[in-house]
Amino acid sequence: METELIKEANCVAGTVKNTKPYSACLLFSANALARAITAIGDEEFGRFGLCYSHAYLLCEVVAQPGISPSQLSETLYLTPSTITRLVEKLESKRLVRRESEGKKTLIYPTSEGEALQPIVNEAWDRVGTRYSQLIGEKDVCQLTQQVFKAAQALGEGE
Amino acid sequence: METELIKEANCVAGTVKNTKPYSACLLFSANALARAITAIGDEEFGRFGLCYSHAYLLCEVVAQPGISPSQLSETLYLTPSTITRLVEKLESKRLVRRESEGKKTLIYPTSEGEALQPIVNEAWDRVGTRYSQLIGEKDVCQLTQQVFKAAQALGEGE
DNA sequence: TTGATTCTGTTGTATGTGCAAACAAATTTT
DNA sequence: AAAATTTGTTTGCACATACAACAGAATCAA
Repeated sequence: METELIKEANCVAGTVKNTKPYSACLLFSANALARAITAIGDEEFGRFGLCYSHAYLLCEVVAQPGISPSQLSETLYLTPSTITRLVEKLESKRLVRRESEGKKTLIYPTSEGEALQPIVNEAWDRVGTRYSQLIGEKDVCQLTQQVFKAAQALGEGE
Repeated sequence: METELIKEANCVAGTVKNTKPYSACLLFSANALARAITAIGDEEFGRFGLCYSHAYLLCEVVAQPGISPSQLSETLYLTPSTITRLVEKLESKRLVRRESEGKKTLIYPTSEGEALQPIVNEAWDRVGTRYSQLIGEKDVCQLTQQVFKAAQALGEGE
């Protein structure tokens, strides 16, 4: 349809007026996708009291005991202050512990944290399965790759 | 590289162990993208004290005076309660006003709100230009379309 | 050695968002 | 007509996230 094409054209130019171009704006679409998929993630990880970013952080700490907040910040694409808050939460659940060494902080998993990891991985499976089914398995990998590439490009460009 | 391919394979299966598969997980990538692009949006819209969702909402109200929260909720893919909060904020800035009619609520732009619209559109342009340049103009439209399609699929599948 | 700068991590504060519950109005059922 | 249900909107609360400011440690300069 021609009107569709016009909307698409506007998506880059951005001179959308009354044409409801939200779906053609990446700022809008990316946030909508993030909310929708986070809902799935939080539902699965929420079964054992975590949200998706806690789960990621825990996995990373288990994989690399003694990792620093700044490393986590880079890996997870999250602000240092956010990392502090997430670690605090995981600490209050006795899943990780912090050790201060000079100005550095080392984060280690507790035995409970390590024990939880397989369960986290199962939830991860379920999340992946669910969104793959809904989106279509064929498209997911490509989409993920492109989305990540875009996120990286935006992150570096600032 | 073979290791890369293995990671990709894991992205669907989700059985990632210590292979740092964050970039291969849509839950992770989508959120990273959303944060990065929202940072751009909020920077531009923040010049006049709005965040990106306020800007969207304002545009929609200007385009359709008397629109209801539930309609906005559907259009913007946001929860009714979130709409209420956004409208409250815009009301406190005297950009929209609410009228109660039975159980329904009608939202109208104020003259200030209408006057702001061109400025909002300019900011919109700048946002689009900025992320298009960083991501690559060619890829943006396709990416946006796919991201939106995925968001829709997830939204309906619940 | 001492002073300045830089790096790392943590807080105070603010904000967008959602869930669950409440509430009010409208509609349907009996 | 009265009761029950459904619909539209708003609140109470919680939470992830970020920015700005700060504090402590390390490094560098004089």
